Formats: sequence, structure tokens, C-alpha cells
Amino acid sequence: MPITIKQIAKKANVSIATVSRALSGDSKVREDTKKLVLKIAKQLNYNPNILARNFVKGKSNIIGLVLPDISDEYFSEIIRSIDDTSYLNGYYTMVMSSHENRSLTESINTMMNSGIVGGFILLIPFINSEIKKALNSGSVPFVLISGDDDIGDFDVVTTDNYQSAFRMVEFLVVKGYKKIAHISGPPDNNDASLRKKGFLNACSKYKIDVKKSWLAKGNFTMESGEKACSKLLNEKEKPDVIFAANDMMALGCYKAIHSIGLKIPVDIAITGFDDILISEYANPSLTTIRVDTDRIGKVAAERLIEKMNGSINKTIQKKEIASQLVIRSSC
Amino acid sequence: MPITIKQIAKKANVSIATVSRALSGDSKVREDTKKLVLKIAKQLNYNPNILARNFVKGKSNIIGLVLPDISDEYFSEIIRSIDDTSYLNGYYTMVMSSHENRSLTESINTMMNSGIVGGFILLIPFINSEIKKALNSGSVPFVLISGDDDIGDFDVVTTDNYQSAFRMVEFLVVKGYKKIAHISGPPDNNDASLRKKGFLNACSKYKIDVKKSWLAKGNFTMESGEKACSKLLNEKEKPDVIFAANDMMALGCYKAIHSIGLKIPVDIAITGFDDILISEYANPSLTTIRVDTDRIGKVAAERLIEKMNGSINKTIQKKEIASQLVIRSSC
DNA sequence: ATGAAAGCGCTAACAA
DNA sequence: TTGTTAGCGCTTTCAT
Repeated sequence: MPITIKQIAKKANVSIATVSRALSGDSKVREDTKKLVLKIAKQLNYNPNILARNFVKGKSNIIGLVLPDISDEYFSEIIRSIDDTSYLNGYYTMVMSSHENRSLTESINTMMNSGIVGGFILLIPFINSEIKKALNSGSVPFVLISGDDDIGDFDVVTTDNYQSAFRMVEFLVVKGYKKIAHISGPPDNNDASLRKKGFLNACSKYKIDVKKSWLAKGNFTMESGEKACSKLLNEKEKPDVIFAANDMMALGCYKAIHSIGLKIPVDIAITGFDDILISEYANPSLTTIRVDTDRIGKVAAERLIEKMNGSINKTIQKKEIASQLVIRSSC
Repeated sequence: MPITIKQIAKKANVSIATVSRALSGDSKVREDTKKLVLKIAKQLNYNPNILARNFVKGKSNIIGLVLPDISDEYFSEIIRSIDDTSYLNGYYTMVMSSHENRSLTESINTMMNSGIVGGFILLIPFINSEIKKALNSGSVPFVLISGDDDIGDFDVVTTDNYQSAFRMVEFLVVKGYKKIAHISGPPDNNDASLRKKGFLNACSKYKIDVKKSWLAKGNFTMESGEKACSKLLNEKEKPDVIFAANDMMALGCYKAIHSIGLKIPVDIAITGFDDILISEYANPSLTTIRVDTDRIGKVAAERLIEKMNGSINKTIQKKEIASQLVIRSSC
């Protein structure tokens, strides 16, 4: 049986209200009363019942985190970052993976209506009207982490997909590349489409002629990158560099290229996006864009906590976290 | 304001007790009363207040998950697996990362005493007396996921590190390798030391002479693998295969080997342990041991839920999840 | 089969 | 400064 304030009250010869006040440090409690209560609490190894506290306060200090139906190191880092920030602010983190059994809307619904979380963060690679409807249905505050901030009137933290892809092309142009191919990600993925857009607009700006056959399609997996690359290598006019929309696909390109005995970057260059752990150690090491996942999680959590505290301005905030070009040996 | 059973009761002209019963499906409630309540609940879009329910029941249906101070894809998969299993059994999952700010014992203490979770799973690469003490201090059920099951009287789910390492050596012996080196992981890591033990005992059994200089030390990072490999390559008598205690270090070996122009596996062969995502796509693809993280999470969560239900035998259970040798092109 | 009422641990409004 | 008390939403006895 856990210790309750009742037992502390008894032992200290005060009321539970006084104990509650002393413990919360808040109100006007006489210094020595406070000291006594704290001493007894410590000696009894008292821990407040968080559930009871949340319950009576009518709000929860648990932050929900809705994950999409994939798992990679990216999420692992975001989870850690969010949990760190939550912890430092006195909150807990509850994860909820969406998958075949539990749809995204079900997760949102639970977050909104079960009273279990006081706010939540949604990692969301794409959005549709059903999801929007679910998000608009409740009063629990939330923040989205998404590839695109143009997804309605929601607080959202994004990475600068468009800008970074644009800069990558600029870098390639400066390097002297003229024939630039792109392997895009899933069509319904916001990160993917913004990266593609950045690529296309930069090419257009720098008068890079992008052949239609150089716009290959992938789905962010290594296999899809390998396949797309093989196709590109079979074109009568080959590109001299391939900009893959993520590192996984870029590494798939490595495989396709090495399998036919070509060398990176002399025969063909490769660049990626994300800077996953392995990219630094690939052979050759991959030039890519480092997404600041740590900061993304932190900013999202801090914004959510602001909203949960209700302290600050309620206007929608779109925060874009800058990524960084990481130049290595693959181009 | 969320809907409560009170409002349903009013609308249905019954007491809140009846609503509660009808909703929980449990007791003897007249069929039509039940139907009516359910209908109104649905029409009002009622969701039970989980916090209140946990609170009144005096136990939580939230499962805590304590993560160590590292993040990699392995944890991402385990989190997902545990959350899946929790969900299917009507539980929620709360994560708690340990790190510089929040010690492991603090996490355990919170799990034990805050009433916020009804049980927890501890991902724990090593154990010490302080942790043991914390684990023995409370009455909240828990399950460990650890590399070694010989860590006291706790329920623990492990992977078969020893067996698998042993089998890997057997495989290498059958392949004809005679000079086998090993790069071990952190000395205080249970997975690492069991893998090393399996390696050593298998070598002993098959009369493989293991030179002392072939027992290199790493710390599971790619860099440490690279460094250890370089050292091995500088020995006057080089091994003809290196068995790294994890894939990351094995891939570090790739780097060291490629950097001096040698080829895998003709000049020297490599094997790893873990089968991380990238290993299949490394060049050459890495022969390794696939750890069944999905199953580890599932088994741990199921065992914990058993304990939380208090339904079954209380005797300590040690469950070892079998890993699988994955033969590819690196040896 | 249903209702009335107690109570889970805590906070907060109100009294003193 | 401290105590008394109501009540958060729900489950669960105990009556009826």
C-alpha cells in the first residue's frame, strides 16, 4: 500500500489540506509546519498519486505521442527528445503507435476523449480530411510534426524540406553537375513532395534541364531506391548525379551502382536526405541533409506544453527547423 | 466538457450504477436497458475517463517502458511491439527514457510509487546492486528485457546471445575458417559478454586457437569497430575472419578493410550480430544473427500483462527468444 | 435488475 | 495559517 497524504497528516498532526499545501509548496504554510510535513513525507517515502492528482485537477500531465505505422531511428530520436523535454517540465510521455489494428483516427479520438493525456503530439507524414475532422473534434491541445506546414490551421513543427532540397541542388550545380536525377518518395508523403518541389524549382532556377525519365519514383525504402537507380542507369543518357529524397534510397542506389561495377562518385554521384546513422559510414560516405530531429522533438514538446499551460498566445504557430547540408564523399 | 456517465444516466432515466454496469457489459442488466444505454452513449459520443477509472480501481492500465540512455532502431521496434501488444490487451504504453537528467533508479522509483503505471518493462543492458534494490523496493509488477537472464530473481526476457554466438562460430568452422578474431562490446553489457563467452567456448570446443591479440575490444559503435579492425589488420598474423559482437562494429570493420584496399570476404571475412536494417544492404551484405525484437517485445508485454492480471503463476519466468543465423555474402 | 451511497487520493473553495 | 468539506468520474458494495 502506497503512502497517502492522510497518513502523513496523521503523523504530523495536521489536516490533509495542510499536507497538500506543504507538499505543493504553494500557499502560506508556516515554515516549521512545512518542514515537519516534508520531513515525514520523506521518511515515509511518500510519492504523490499522479493519477489522483490529474483526476482531481481535471487535466493530465501526460503528453501523448502518436506515431505513424513505421519504425526507424528517426522516431527513436524524436521519442527521446520529446520525453526529455516532457520530463524537464514535469510531464510524462505516452506513446501510441498507429497500425493495422489501431487507426490514426482512433488514436486521435482516444487522445481527445479519454482524459488520459493533457495534450498530444502527432507525427504525421500526411494528412487527409478524416484526420482533420478528428483533430477539429476535441478540445485537447496538440501539435503536429509534419513535413509540410500547409495542412490547415494547426500548430505544426516542420523541417525545411523545400529549402534544403533547393540548397542541395545549388550545391550540385556549383560542383559542376549538369545532369541531375531525382528519386522521389511516396506521393502522399509531405516531406517527399516538398523535397521534390525544391529539387524541381532549383533546377528550373539554374537552368538545369531535367529529363522526364530522370524523375524516378521510390517509396523511401532501400529496395525502391535500388530499383529506381537501376532504371536510371539503363537510360541511354545517364545522369551524372542522383539526388535521392532520403538516405535509405540513396543507399539503395549504392547497391545498384556497385552491383554493375561502377564507382561512386567517379562514374555517378549520389546524394541523400536525412543523415541517418549509417550514412556517415557508407562507402563512400554519403553527402546528405541532416535533419535536426532532436530539435524538432524539443520544439514540438515545448510548444505543446505552452499550450497546455494556457499561458501564452493561442495563435497558430508554424515552426520550421533548419536542416544542414553535410558534405561527404559521394559527390 | 467530455460526456460522463451522469449525463447518460439522466438521458436514459436510470442510475449511474446501471450505466456503469451496462457499459462494462458485466453484470445482469436487462437487455433493453443495456441497449438503451449503449445507444445513448454512442449518440453522445461517450468515452470513459481512463484516469478516473484507473483511479477508482486502484490500479492503472498503463504500462511503463523504461528505456536506457541510447536510441537506435532496436528500441524503436521494441517500443512498437510492446505498444501493439499493450493495445490489443487494452493497455496503454508510457515511455520513460533514462539519461543524464533522469537516472534509471529515479525512473524505477516513479514507476513503483506514483501509481501512474500498473506495471512496467525495463530495457536494461546491465544491472547493479542499486538497480536491484530499487526493483525490490516496490510491489508494482515488472519484466526485464536484458541480455542476460542471470541477474537475480526477476522475470526476464532475453535473446539467446550465448547460443547464437556459439552457432556462429560453428558455422565459421564448417566454412573452413581457422583463424577467428572477435571484437567484443562494452564490458558491462550483458549481451556483449555472453556473445564473447559463446565465441570463446565454441572456439574451445572446436579446437580453434584464439590468439590473445585476436580478442579485440569495442563498445558497439561503428567507430570502435573500425579501430579494433585496423588493429587486427596490423597484426603480424592476421585472422581470416572477424566476428564482431554487433553489426555496427562489423560495419566499422568494413570501413577499415575497404580503406586499405582489401576485399570482403576474399581477403578477410566479417560477421556481425543483430541484423540491423542496413546489414542486408551493406556491400557485401553482412552475415549476422537476427534478433527477433518484435517477439521480445511481445513476449515481455504479454508476460507483464499476465502478472498485472494476477491470474497466473507467480513463479519467476526466464524466457529466451531464439535468434536466427542469417547467411549472406560477407563470409 | 436496479438504485443509493460510499469511497478511491487529492485539490480547492470556504470557514475559522 | 490551518481545518473542514465538497467533489472530480467511476466502480462497487449493499439494499431493494
